[in-house]
Order: sequence, then C-alpha cells, then structure tokens
Amino acid sequence: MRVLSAKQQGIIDFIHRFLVDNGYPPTVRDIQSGCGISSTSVVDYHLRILEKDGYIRRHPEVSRGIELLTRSVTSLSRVQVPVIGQIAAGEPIPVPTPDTWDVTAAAETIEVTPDLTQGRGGVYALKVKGSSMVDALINDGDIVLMQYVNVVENGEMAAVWLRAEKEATLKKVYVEPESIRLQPANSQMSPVYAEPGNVEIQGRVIAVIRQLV
Amino acid sequence: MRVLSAKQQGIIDFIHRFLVDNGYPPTVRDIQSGCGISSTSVVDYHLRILEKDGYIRRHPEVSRGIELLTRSVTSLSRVQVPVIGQIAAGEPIPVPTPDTWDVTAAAETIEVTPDLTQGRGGVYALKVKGSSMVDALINDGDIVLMQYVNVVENGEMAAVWLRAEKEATLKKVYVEPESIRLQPANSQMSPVYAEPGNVEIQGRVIAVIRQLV
DNA sequence: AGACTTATAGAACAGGTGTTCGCCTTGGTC
DNA sequence: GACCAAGGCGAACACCTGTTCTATAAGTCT
Repeated sequence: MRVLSAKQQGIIDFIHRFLVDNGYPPTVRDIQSGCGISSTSVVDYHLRILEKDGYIRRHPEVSRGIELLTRSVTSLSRVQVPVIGQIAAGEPIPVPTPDTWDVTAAAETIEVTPDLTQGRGGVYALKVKGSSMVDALINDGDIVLMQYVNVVENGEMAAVWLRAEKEATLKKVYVEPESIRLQPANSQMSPVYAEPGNVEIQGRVIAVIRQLV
Repeated sequence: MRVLSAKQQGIIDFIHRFLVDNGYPPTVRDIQSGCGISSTSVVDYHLRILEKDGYIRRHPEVSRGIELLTRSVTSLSRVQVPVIGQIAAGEPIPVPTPDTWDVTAAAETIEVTPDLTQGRGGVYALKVKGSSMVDALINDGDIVLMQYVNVVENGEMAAVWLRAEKEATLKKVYVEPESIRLQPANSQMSPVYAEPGNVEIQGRVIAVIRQLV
C-alpha cells in the first residue's frame, strides 16, 4: 500500500463518516460534493486508485457499490448478544429459551466483537444485580457473557444454582471425588463444597464487562 | 413492537445478510428477488410497515436508503483501542504518548464497540498484571479501558500512582478537606487516605473487560 | 351482503447514478 | 520545445431505482 494523497485520504474519511451517519455508502456525487470535488469523473478517477490499492472494493454498475475495506473488513460481523435477564443471589438464573434467542425481538442486546465470544454459539448475557458476587470479582451492574452449557471443564467459571440454598452464584467449579468444590475467583477467599445433587450448572461464564462512569 | 409476519422477518434477515455480504444495503428490487416477491410495490408495502414499527429507517428517494436499526444503529463504527502496556502494583503506570496513539503502529490493540467508549477521545487500554487489585474487583489478566485525564470527578475510578509508596492502584477517588480518600470498589473494604501531593491521577477507568476460558 | 383491512400484482414515471469521452492544466524529464 | 504522467473538468448516455397508481383476491367485522 502506497501512501495516499490528501484528497484520497479525504475521500476515505468521507466514505467512512457517511457510512456511520447514514448506514449506506455514498454515491459518486455524494463524495463529489462532500469533498469539494468539481466533477464526478475526478471522483471516479480516485476511486479507481483506491480500489487498486486495496482500500475499497467497488461493485461495478451498482449504485453506492462502495465497500470500505480498511476500517471494517469484518466490521459487520459483530455479534449481537441478547440480554435475557439478571442474575442475583436469591433469584433463579434465567435460562435462554428459543424465544429469547431471537436477537431482533430481544428487549435489550449488547454488541460485542467476535473475539470476545470467539465464534461460540449459544451466547447470552446477564446483568448482575446486587453485590453478592464480589468474591467472583463481579460487581453490581456488571454484564456477564454466558454460554449455554450443562457441564463445564474443571476450573471454569460457571453460573451455579444451589438447589437447597435457593441461591445463584458465580464460581469456579472443580469436580472432586466426594463433592463439588466451588472456588471464588478471588483466591484469598475460601472455597465452598457442595453435594453434586445440589449443584445445577446454568452456563459457563466467558467474559465479564464492567462499564463505569 | 408487534410481532412480524414471516415475510417481514425474512426481509429483515435478507437485508442483514445482504449488508454483511456486500457492505451496502439492497435495493427494493434486490429484496424482491432475494425474498421471492413478485412486485416491487409489495416490497415497498412491507418496508413501510417495518419502518413504522422501528425496525429500519428509510431515506426517501435515496437508492439503497435502508438503514437497519435492530442490529446496531452505529453498526459500522468500531473503535480500535491501543493496548499501551500493563498496570501492576509496583510499576509506574504507562501514560500514552503521541506515538502510542497511532493505532496502526500499536503493538496490540483491542477492538470494542463504541457504546463502551461512548465516543470519548483519548482512550487506551492496559493489561492488569498480578492480583494486587482484587479490592477494585479487577483480576490478573483483565483489560482496563482508560481515558487520559489528569483530574477526575468525585467518586470516579481512576488509575492512581502513589509517589511515596511507588505503587499503582485502581481506586475510586474522593477529594476531601484534609486529604484524598481512595476507596476500593469492593465496598466491604476500608478506604485509604493519602496526601494530595502524594497522589498522581494517571487516567480514568471507563470500563473493565475480563475474558475467561 | 356490504364495507373494510391486509396482502399481492403489474406497469410506468421521474429522477438518481455509474460510467465514459474528449479536452484542459500542471509539473517534471529528455 | 517536445513529451509524458498525474490530476482535473464538464457533459452526455443508459441503466438503476424509489415511488406511485390501478386492479385483484382473501379474510374479518357489522
């Protein structure tokens, strides 16, 4: 990739801005007026160069057929994760149902980049209510990204429902000969041991997002 | 939002798929053939409904002037945040310099959606080393999204360098008459009081991302 | 049965839009 | 000066595309 002239850089910037503002790419004439260029053929000229250099992809004969490559090859492949409910100490943990999967119908969704979910399926999100999970280093208001599984590997963090206590918690799960060890993420705190029959794995925690301010 | 008919759901899905594949929205006639509809007016009819119900935004008289709303208004803009270093108890906190801002030059970047940075400028990221910040509910390996500021509002979480102790920590900062109170995020833990001259604010924490598994 | 809503069909219009063509200007090289 | 490449200009063409109009059929309510 060679270095771009000021005008070419300006065109790239304009296309990007236009795309963000409108949700669709500009026409040649949009670029013309937006960048103060006096002829459509000049725009075409620069677009050819930008395509040759790999900054955009043009779809011939297609109106607005300009694809921005530099700022978004994968840009549209972002993942919409439905927020299906909240997780609190004394409440049952919401479990996704076929209905809640429909992202377009979900009341609330968060948008994450695929590197967080790593292409995993069955991902949903829960909002943490209350500060009962500080021992998992998770605070009130945090968002927990979950994957729907019924078994977890030793040492993975999971959303656990304790039947007898009627309590939801997030703990690292270790299966041991006699019982199941539930280890807080904060290594200074001591583990809890539970009977296998008392433990219901409701999903695996794959990420935690805390937004402040 | 009412429930959509199968055909309307199909149109939404098609627009989304088209957008992912091509980088620009479909025309009415693209939707027509893509969804097996026999007239452009029928497409128009359904698009009106979808707009009324808030699923899309149409830009009148604009070719391909269809914006998908349900799957991310701001969908095209993602933010590249440079990871400029790590934060550990006994090390000075890295501060961004003009060089480190250049996202293309940064050794490592993470990609986040704009709702995390909320359009703020001067955002960078630090990787947390060691578990000295568990009282801030932040663990080894977490990624802290920072904004470069020298002063913070009362109660905001900040990266603080304690000159005398030569120690970096993340605390909620409260300016009080006599001293500065540094409050751990975990409300069960007691605050630290520091002389104003001993405290160096290195940035504001705007989000924490923890990726497990 | 009649009135009304929902959904569909086909065609046509007017303006939007990518593309091309010929010509011009500037600056550097031989 | 002659030549050439890069960049610019304006107009014109032909197709693309949103929109509108009219007509039809099925279902629903009164």
